[in-house]
Amino acid sequence: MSQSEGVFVQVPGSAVDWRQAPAGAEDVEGCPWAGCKQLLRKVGLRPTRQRLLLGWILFSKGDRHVTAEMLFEEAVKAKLPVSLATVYNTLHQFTQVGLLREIGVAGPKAFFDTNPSAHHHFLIEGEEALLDIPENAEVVLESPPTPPEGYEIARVDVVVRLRRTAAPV
Amino acid sequence: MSQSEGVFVQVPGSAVDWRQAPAGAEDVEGCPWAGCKQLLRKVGLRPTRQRLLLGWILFSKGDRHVTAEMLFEEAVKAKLPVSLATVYNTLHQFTQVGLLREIGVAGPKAFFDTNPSAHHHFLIEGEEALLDIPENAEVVLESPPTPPEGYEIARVDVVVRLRRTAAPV
DNA sequence: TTAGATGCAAATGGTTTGCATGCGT
DNA sequence: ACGCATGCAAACCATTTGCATCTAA
Repeated sequence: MSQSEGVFVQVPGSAVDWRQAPAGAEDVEGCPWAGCKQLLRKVGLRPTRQRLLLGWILFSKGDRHVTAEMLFEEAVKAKLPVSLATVYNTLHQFTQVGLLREIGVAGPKAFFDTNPSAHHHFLIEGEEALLDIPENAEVVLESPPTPPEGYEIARVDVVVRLRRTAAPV
Repeated sequence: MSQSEGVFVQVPGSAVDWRQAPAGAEDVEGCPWAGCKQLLRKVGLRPTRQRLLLGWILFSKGDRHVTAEMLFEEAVKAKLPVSLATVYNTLHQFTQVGLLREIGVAGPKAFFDTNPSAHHHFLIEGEEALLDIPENAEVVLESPPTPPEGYEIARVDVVVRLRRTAAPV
């Protein structure tokens, strides 16, 4: 379990940092394919072509917040033969195994965050854009509220909605 | 701005507490219809039969979190001739004028909160149920994060996701 | 070879819209 | 009477599903 403390992606206990590819892994265009393959195996997903490339698109560019459609378009641009349905499937599968985190806040479309660790978001009102709230400005709950009987806190989501300042000068 | 510290509903500056009906208002089945009528006028909405009754359903039972469908069903039960489309319209109109607050967190369905003041929610995972986090257990952000240049904080939404405790004993 | 993954298209479910009719002012 | 509000149904959009085909193990 001793993974090198992440460069920018830190995954929670259960999940795996996909960059921990063995030293000799063959990288394709700067992407540790082998690591991805291995990662998928580790989480019990067969490393198929589309999962491999979708994983690459998702995780090779730092933290991102994508919708199914955004990912689909990128995959198409990347010449990957993939269907929208598969993108949805893959996103949910990745989420189930902890590689992604679903953010259910920005309107009708579901956003997926490539950083599955606990952190919060800015939401730009009007545009449907999400920004990570930087860790160093971390939001801390002063007094976690007591959950009702029989329930426990699974997770706390904080969304700071932003609007453009009235007079940008 | 000095409103009596709320019993349970506190409305923010811009909005109006619909219970501030004049003393002599004729109440219909315990509901200050006249107050509702007047409230609707105040916010620039014509007090039509459906808006009146929908408002009554929404606001006469304390704080609630409703979906369009829930409200529609109640309206039907209440023998109000109303269409689902009108329920949607009305919900959005009420939201625009600050009588309601939309909560965009519980899956694909939109929830509307009859308490438009700043407060946060428990979300029961699995069921699509929302609970207010009681004021006295208020969640406070320790260090409100600095928004990026050109933006200001419009609102902070906190959702505490709950799951059933593993062993309820 | 065989279970699992994918592609396509059709189905679904929530929400919105267009237009003719109704109702509040 | 005028104009916004409503009702209905069709349109829309994001997402899911069923099934035949394909592919990784």
